[in-house]
Formats: sequence, C-alpha cells, structure tokens
Amino acid sequence: MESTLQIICKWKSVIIYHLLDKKVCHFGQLQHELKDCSRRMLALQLNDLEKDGIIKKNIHQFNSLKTDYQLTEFGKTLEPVITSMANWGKIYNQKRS
Amino acid sequence: MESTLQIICKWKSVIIYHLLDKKVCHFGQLQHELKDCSRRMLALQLNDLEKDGIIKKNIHQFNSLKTDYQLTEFGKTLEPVITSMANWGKIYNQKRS
DNA sequence: CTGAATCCTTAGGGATACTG
DNA sequence: CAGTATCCCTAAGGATTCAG
Repeated sequence: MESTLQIICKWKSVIIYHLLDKKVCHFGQLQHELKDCSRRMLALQLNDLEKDGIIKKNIHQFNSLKTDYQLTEFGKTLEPVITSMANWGKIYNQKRS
Repeated sequence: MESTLQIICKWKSVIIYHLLDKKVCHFGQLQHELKDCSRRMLALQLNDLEKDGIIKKNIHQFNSLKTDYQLTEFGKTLEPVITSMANWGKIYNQKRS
C-alpha cells in the first residue's frame, strides 16, 4: 500500500497515465502534457520511475539529442491502479470545494 | 487523475484503507496503525478527508473524549482505487532496491 | 533537445506544550 | 483521549545556468 503510493505519488501517476495511452513519449511531449511540472521535477520523477523499473529510457543521438520513455512490462502491471484512479477522477471531479 | 491523487496522497490512502476494513476507527486506533505518522499529521490528514467529504467524524463525550471516523457514502466510492493499490502493493512489494 | 548542478526560498512536518 | 497552536528546522522544489 505505502509502496504503491511511493510509485504513483506526485507527477508519477500522470506520467504513467500518458505512457499507458501513448505507449512512447519524448521528454518534450511529457513536458507539454504536465504543464505545471517543471523540467527539473519531471527529470527527477522520470529518474525515480526508471530506477524503480517502471519505465525504460531510450536515447537517440541525431544532430541533436532525442530521448523517449516507455513503460516496462513491470510498469504495465500498474495499469489497473492508474485507470481506477483516472476513472474515479472523471466521475467525481465535480466534488470540489 | 490529479484530483484523485490529492485525495489519496500521503497517509490518506492508508487511512481510507483501514476505514474500508474496520468500518469505524477511533483516533487512537488509526494512530496505532499508522506508526510513522505523527499525531499532528494524522489530525491534518483527517481534517482534509473530512473537508473533502470522504470521511465523517463522530464525537462522543463520556468522562473523557472519544471520537470515531468512518467513510461517507462518497468516500466508499474510492474502494476500487484503494484496493487496486493495495493489491499491487501485495504482489510487487518484493521489487525494492 | 535533454538533462545535471547550484543556489535560494518556502512550506511541510516534527517536537513540544497547552486545551477541553 | 483527541486535538490545536507555536516554534523551528530540514528538505522539497523553482529559477537559472552549464553541458552533451
């Protein structure tokens, strides 16, 4: 329970949510989706997720640098957790003070 | 999604988890379950949950003071979210660095 | 474009003491 | 027992700069 929370806390659940949807995302794409998350914070969260074996990072060197991220098989096991969160949010979002 | 996270972050998911199980808990019971959560922090989290309509607080005055907490009907709608988190934690807890 | 490093400020949260 | 208020300190995280 607490361990699950460590994995999905902060921006991580949102990142995973997008990776479940898009399959693959560049750093910039994620930055675009997570408007309120700074570049520094995004990088930290991605590092955590990679360290925990949730996501895999791929680096491509063209003239410039391009990386992308995708869920590992292990990361995909979080799908039920993330979707149940997303569903609850969709249904009960109006309940705000 | 983000809104869901606001509701279950920190100790809140653990609190909800116990309330789903026990139905009713006194402040002291929760304090006992959440060993690493200070009394101050527990009170803050409970305040948040009450403000968001997730839990209901009942106060009983005997010679001393006794309060208990239980989930509201709205709070119970979080059950799928909490149990999917708990299940994932049970299965993949070994994955630690 | 994708990050890591450094600096700097704020607020999250513990310890303690006080109330009913 | 169940909380609130105050003090105080650490660390989370933004802004900015440097690097590949």
